Amino acid sequence: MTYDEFKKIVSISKKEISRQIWETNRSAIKVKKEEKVIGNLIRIFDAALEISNAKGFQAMSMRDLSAKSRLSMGAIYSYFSSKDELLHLLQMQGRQIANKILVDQISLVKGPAQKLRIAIQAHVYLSEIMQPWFYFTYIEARNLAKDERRKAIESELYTEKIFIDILTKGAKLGIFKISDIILTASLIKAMLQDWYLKRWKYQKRKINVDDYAEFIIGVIESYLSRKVKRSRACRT
Amino acid sequence: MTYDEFKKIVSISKKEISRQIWETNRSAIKVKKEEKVIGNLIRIFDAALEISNAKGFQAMSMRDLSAKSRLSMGAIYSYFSSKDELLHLLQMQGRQIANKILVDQISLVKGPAQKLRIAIQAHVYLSEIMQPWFYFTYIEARNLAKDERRKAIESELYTEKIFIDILTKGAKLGIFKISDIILTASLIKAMLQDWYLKRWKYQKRKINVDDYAEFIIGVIESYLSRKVKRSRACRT
DNA sequence: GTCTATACATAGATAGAC
DNA sequence: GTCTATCTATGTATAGAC
Repeated sequence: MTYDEFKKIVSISKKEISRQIWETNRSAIKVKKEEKVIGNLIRIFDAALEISNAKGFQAMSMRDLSAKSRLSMGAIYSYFSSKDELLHLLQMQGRQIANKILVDQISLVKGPAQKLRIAIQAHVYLSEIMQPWFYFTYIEARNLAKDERRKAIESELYTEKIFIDILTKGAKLGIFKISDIILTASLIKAMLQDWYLKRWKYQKRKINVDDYAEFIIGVIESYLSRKVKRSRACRT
Repeated sequence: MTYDEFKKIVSISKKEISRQIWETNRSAIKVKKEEKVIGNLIRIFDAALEISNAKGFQAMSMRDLSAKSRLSMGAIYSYFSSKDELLHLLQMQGRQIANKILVDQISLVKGPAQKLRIAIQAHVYLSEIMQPWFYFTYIEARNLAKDERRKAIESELYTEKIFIDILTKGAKLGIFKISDIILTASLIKAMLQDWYLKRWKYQKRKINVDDYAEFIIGVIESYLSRKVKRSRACRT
């Protein structure tokens, strides 16, 4: 799958999930006309992400948001009951899309080697298209209330689990030479995250999305097929 | 060098730099007795890092800081002229210590292979001991004013440059098989950062500082000594 | 040097006009 | 559905007592 093909899939999922979120929260939203709601929600979300990613969600005032989204304070508060609820919705949206698309993509191919490649590629593509969401979710996670925070951590571990499962299967089949599955999965995550956390750096250096995905895959594959010099304790 | 030996070095540097910071800002600080100043500065810094890392610097009120440091608002403001100045000092301190110790350690050994090992190990050790500072510097970078922000970015690139230089030398000497130096350096940085950004994860899994350093070194070394399958364009 | 009390600005949220 | 005007809470910062 190329990057452009991938873009279309994400675009469709995005609308699906926007509508889903609206339906889940229909009771809380005072405005009733569907096209109004969806349109304004997107304006508010986009503005909120832009401001928050520049100076932090806490530092974004509702007046900032009002100005950037070109909706009055009153109008904004007819979609959310509080600033915290806006934070909650933003978090949810990113997480749902990311998890759904990732799982979908991996299920399309067979075998750990293929699945590993696709999982990495899909994640880089996804975080490129939805960079503001990914960045926001990562950075603002600790500002969440206790219960929300737990969900964010679960989500982090869930993505990692996808890689752990692929690596475990590959190790069992003897395809991957692997001494520490959890650390390896953890490393893959760290590399994937660097892509959306340091976008300024990669953009400046003109490294594109395919360069990066290929590089990660190369590093991981060379590690998984290395000559093993000595045995190390295997974590479970 | 073991982790415990390393701890002592950092401890000394920390005091050195605390004193240095005080001397640089002597004019701004109203309190004059040295032992008072150093002692209270440390109390304020520690409290500020603890609160900020839990809920963000923006969200930390000066009343929070006053309570945690057990100094009154008035007392705190006799050390800083504003909350922004406190942010500035915290940032500076972390950066200075990190850069100094890293450069010192690398200069102790000869040869790219050795230097690479030591640079990775020293960084993991350092960020373990000073985890709150590293976390804070990373997460709060974007809350800085324009000029300060530039310095933070320079510092990020400076650390990366250390690895770029080692890798470049190793490639020239034919010790490292490397197709993309900048991406490789970037990857090393990402792995090093994960250690202090996701401390909760590694602690829970009982992965200690030496496990992690060894793992990173293993991954990078296996990548640098891999069988090269095909040539790829080399960035400069 | 440090405290208490307080000034002043800005934040989130809402009521009621349109 | 959206806007303007405004309430109340909370934030940063400081003046003056001790």
